[in-house]
Amino acid sequence: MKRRLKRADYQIPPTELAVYLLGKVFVGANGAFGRIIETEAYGGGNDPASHGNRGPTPRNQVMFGEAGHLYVYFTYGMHYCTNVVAGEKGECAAVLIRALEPLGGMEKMKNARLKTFGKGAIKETNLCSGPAKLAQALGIGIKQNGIDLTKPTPKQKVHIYDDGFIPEKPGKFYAASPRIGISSGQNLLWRHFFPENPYLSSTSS
DNA sequence: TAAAAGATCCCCT
DNA sequence: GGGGATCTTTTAT
Repeated sequence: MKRRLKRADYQIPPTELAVYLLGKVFVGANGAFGRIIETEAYGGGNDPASHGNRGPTPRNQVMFGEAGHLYVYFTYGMHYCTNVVAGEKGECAAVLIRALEPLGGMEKMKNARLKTFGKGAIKETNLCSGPAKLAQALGIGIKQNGIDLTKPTPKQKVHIYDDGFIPEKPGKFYAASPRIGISSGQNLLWRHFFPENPYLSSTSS
């Protein structure tokens, strides 16, 4: 059974949404999809590492909007990162999708990755094992910034659904750690992931 | 107007 | 383990 996540599912604090999204299935703009195995929470209060920490700007305005929308930003001159807006309207909160376990559309993922990088980029464990990798593999770019995940259409396929996946160890099925790649807020254990999963982002341990 | 940093990735040693 | 690629956004002058 498949259930597409609805608005209310997203209207919770980012730290809760980061855990809730683990195990759910993320469908990309090109139809490829994978299971969410690694997330990070941002904002939702005083978070020095959040893009919205110093108030709204043209880039981060989506983070202040309605939950259930996609926040995509460009970074390091060549990469996109994919976030899901959380919390209440007016609040700045989002969850970064850091890694997926590929489930379908593997050929599409490989083709997308092959375009800009070499052969080494299309190993199955290299397809979605990082925020910029999965964005590229699933066709997520700046055009997807601000789209509504609760209302996919034939043109906008991006959404998240629950396929009834049950973690192996209910109650203690995920681990928490400091977030990766940030220069402040390292004290917060806001990264959540399935431990010992071979598809985790490579910068994780 | 300028400068710095960046929620990253890949390849080489 | 280390450095280069590459360029937008933000903040400071």
